[in-house]
Amino acid sequence: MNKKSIVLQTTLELITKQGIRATSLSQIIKESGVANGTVYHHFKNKEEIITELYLMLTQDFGTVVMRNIPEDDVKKQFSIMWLNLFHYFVNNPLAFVFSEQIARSPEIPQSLKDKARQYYAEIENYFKAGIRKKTFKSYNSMVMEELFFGNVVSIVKIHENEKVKLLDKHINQAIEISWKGFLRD
Amino acid sequence: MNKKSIVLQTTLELITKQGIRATSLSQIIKESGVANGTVYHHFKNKEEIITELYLMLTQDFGTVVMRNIPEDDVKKQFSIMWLNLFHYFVNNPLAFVFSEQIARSPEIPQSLKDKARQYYAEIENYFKAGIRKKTFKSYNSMVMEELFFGNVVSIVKIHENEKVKLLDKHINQAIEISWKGFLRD
Amino acid sequence: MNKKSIVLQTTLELITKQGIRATSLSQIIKESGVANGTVYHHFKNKEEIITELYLMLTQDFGTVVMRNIPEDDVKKQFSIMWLNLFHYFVNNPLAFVFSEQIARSPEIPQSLKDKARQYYAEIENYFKAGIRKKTFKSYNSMVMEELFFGNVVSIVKIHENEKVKLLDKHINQAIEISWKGFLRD
Amino acid sequence: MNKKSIVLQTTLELITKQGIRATSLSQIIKESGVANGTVYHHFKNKEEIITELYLMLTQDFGTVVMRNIPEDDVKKQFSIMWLNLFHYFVNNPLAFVFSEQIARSPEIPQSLKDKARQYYAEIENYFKAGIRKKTFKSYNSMVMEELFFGNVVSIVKIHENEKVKLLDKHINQAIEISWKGFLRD
DNA sequence: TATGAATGAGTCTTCATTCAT
DNA sequence: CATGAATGAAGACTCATTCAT
Repeated sequence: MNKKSIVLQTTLELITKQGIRATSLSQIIKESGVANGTVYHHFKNKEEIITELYLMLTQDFGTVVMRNIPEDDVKKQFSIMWLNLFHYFVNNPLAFVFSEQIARSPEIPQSLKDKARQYYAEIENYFKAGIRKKTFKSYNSMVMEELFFGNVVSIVKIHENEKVKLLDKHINQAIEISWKGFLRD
Repeated sequence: MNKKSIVLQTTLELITKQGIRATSLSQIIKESGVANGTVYHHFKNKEEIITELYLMLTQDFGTVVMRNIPEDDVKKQFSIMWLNLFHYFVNNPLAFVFSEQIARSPEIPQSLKDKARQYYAEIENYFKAGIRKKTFKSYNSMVMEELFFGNVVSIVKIHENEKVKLLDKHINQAIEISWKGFLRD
Repeated sequence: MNKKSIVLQTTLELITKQGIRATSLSQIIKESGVANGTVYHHFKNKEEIITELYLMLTQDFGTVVMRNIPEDDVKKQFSIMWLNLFHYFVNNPLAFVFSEQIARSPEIPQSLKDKARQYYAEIENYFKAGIRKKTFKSYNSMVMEELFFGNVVSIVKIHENEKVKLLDKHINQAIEISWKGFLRD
Repeated sequence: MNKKSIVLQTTLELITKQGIRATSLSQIIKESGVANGTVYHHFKNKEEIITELYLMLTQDFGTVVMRNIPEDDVKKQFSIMWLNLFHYFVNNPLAFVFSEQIARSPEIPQSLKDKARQYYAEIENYFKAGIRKKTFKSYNSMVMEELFFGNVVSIVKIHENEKVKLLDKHINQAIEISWKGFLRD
């Protein structure tokens, strides 16, 4: 593993633990065992480390969410999408932190935010198709998308809270609640 | 308005704009036009400013969410709670920022977080009562609460996004989706 | 003497010895025995230290050069102006360094350069009057001014060169050469 | 053009624009498109680049100033020397910058400065001969030399000042002033 | 109650240079 | 000849905090 990867990996871990702003370069340097100048040899900026990390993480995002979606069954599709997203966030805490901070943090340039946004397109298509098939009531698709997304996020937050033990049945309840909200009747 | 209030107000605005970590004391001092030492005369340290601010905001929280809740009609209660929370966040962006950042920020001591948590108690009671009345299916109350809360947050985020125009009909759709998810059948 | 003055004085000495770019803030801090933050309490910038210093020095400039100029005798006026400028530079090495570096260095903002330029106005007036009185040949006044100035600078440079002993007779020769160049015949 | 020449040329341009101290190796590397290590392959260190550059430039100096000097006419010799020097500086801004910065820059080792100094020998000889021929008054030759040099420099500075349009007649006036100063009567 | 001078640890970044390939 | 990874000291500047007035 080359120094650049080490820096990225270390930064990933630190940000996951502490958030973006709380993670200083000196910390990254100390933790990664890499020299000061080496970091700047590979990255123009502190921002560039984060940007690169962000790109690495969001690259997966698009494919991961739509993985293993079955052909016809809208309900099954829903469950799997939901769980894909849930597991993605659970396994990629930084991606989760990022996705939570995106809206507000000026650290992430707008261009990147827009790029992330495009991954939602497939989720949007799913809901539009569901409306056409009369499975879902014809709600505004942005609202549906955002609520779907928010539901997953809510449960991930419970999962993250160390004091609470999130069980599979809770997850299934959440999926059920989420699903019922969108239905036609 | 005395100096202390000026400092609090300025901090409120800065944090709303930039987040907690991005807001430095020097910025607060510069922006508020108050002297260096004056801030430390009124507050022990930076954390105390934030803590005090947080207490001010969460104090409202409890009462605001349960304001104007009608007696019997569970559905009407739901709508009003939902809108109370929505408007509270829209009108108190800092409260919103806080509630979003609370989970992760080490800046907010756990004791305070717990205190905020207790305001949820009434929401929890509402859901438990709904289950008893057989209006809601008997889901885990923490899950219900968190999803309810998350739904409001999702819509506030849309509202905050400058590029999107959130209409009343969108809000009503969101409430409907939110409500349907919890129902018994 | 307060810390601010100490910083200014120290910077003055260091720049005189080493030039602007060679003088680092850490050096100023070390040499002046003042804390890092203290410098930044009094000055916004490294640049601001230099600017302030520059203003202090050039303030004298205007009055010094025209000091003790006798009424009518154009030749005597010339000698005294010449010597005033010479001694000013010899006694204010930083002013000399500055006046030499002004033309090129981007460290000095244009606004300051312009301000310094206005002090030349009196020298310009002197030459114009000399032309009117038919003492001087009617050369372009900017050329006269610049050559006059340059002559003084040349001799100051000899004076500064540690290996050479500049005698009064050399100075007088220089004044004579300088004077003769401008004469009518 | 080989890499070494590219580095020298780039450095030349950067120093001309910004001065010696303001020009960093990283800038040279970035600007010249040459690799980090390549620079150190050709030069021992940063100082060596500057030294080599300096030698290239001053090599010309000696021959250029004395080019096309006619045999007997002392006045014509003066004009041509003056203009040779003027045009040399105008066409070699770096040589000009160097000659201005030499006195103070610790970047240029004394040995080199001395070497440059020897080119002045011919100018010195010219003035000494002029004194012997009773054309010039018997001033100290170092003073004469320095004033002659300084006069050219003053006019080059006017020429460099973007805000002023230097005309041929100004140059001729300057030569005349310069010449008259040294004359016997 | 209010001020602002003073502090020094810590921030990000640039620098000239070395070394293995 | 040429490359670029790696280094750590040094650069300017920001930060939260203390203290005397």
